[in-house]
Amino acid sequence: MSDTTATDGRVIGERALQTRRRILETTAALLREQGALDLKVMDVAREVGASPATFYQYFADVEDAIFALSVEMIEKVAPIHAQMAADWNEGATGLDHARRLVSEYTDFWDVNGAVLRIMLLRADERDERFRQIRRDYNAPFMTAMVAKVRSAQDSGRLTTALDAEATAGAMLAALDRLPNYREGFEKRGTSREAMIETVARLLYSSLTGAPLS
Amino acid sequence: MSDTTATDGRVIGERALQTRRRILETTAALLREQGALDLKVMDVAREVGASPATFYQYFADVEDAIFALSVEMIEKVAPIHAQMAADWNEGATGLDHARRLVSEYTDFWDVNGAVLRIMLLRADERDERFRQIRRDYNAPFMTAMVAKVRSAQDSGRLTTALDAEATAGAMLAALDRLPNYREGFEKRGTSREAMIETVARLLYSSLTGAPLS
DNA sequence: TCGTCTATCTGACGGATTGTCAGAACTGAA
DNA sequence: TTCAGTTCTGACAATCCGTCAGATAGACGA
Repeated sequence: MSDTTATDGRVIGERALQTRRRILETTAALLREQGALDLKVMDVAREVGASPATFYQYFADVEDAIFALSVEMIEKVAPIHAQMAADWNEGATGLDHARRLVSEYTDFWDVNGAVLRIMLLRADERDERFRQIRRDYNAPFMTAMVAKVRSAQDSGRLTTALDAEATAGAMLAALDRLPNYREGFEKRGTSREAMIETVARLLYSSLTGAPLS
Repeated sequence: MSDTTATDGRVIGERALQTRRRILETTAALLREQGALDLKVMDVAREVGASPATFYQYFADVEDAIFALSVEMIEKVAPIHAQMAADWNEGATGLDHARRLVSEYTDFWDVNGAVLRIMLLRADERDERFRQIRRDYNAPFMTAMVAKVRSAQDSGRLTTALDAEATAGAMLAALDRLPNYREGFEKRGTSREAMIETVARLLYSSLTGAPLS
């Protein structure tokens, strides 16, 4: 059922699986180097050292390959989800837990940003299949954060004027966009650590109602 | 100096200016409809009813046209900057001012999101000229917010453990990404108003140190 | 009105990319 | 080695890219 298939639908074997993987890794590498807007099937095929026809055997176009890479992001991010769930379920969420989450997620962005950016872009551009992936990718973060907000609201530590989903979304937005600003920050004297500390505190405050003063 | 030029550098006249404008509007429209990844020069030329050669007379490629649209975003967003500056300079920043800012900026995203997304994408992908535009586009927001944070920190209402730039950046991140999640939010019962209220409160709290409880 | 000058636009071209076959090359099993 | 199934590719038509030289349109003076 979850077997990997070629574009004609047939299940593929070991050799083909390796070819497919080489195509994916090359796509990811070129995406990092030159961005998505002028990434051609030809570029990938040349770099892989295969005929363009080979590419089309596994993917409909470059976007389709990026889609496959996006699907893989869900598994790749799972350890961060797991860590977060483990931390947050053992009782009170501490600032240290927030720091660890922000730090690990920032590292994740540094490695996988090129793919994540296109996943978010295509979802933002209303492509339904990318939206589905974005949902699956975000869901564990959102669920955990929404629960934290609701819990803080129930115990009166956080105002109910905040919408739980929107609050979680805003924090996710910060986590997803700030790594992209890091270079600019560093040029102006804000270190990676300072950024992580700041986001961690904003996150902690928004989810628990702890004051920022 | 600031005259609009063709790709060969010559300053263009009235008729050409109209053609250039039609190309830009068409590019923006197609960008909204079908996204950026498979937007061809041919598509734009066909829609405009002109030869592809006419397109190349004004822009090097589709990305170059989107760049020109991005440059225009700076002027287009200026009224929001102005409103913000006017509100925030008359003394204490109120929650109402934050609400207005978030509301207007969300509307701005609803209209110009297609272009803004590519501007941010290309800047995130390290394209220097888009980075310059992103800086110019963000600078007034950042400057104003950073000043608010510093002021709140100086008067002891906000912890100095927050980095001012990173705090402002995090809020800008929320403003820039949340409009993209609105459809999903609405499907799950979070209205536009609830989203705006939430972001406004998070913004207000982060910039002034006011508690969220 | 007419011709002339200049700005603007385009047909047409060589070259590159896309996407699709039929068949070649490879692989493992017998 | 042969064979059957799998994987890969050369070659092709269609499309797109990017660039000219030359066609067209508009302004202006006679």
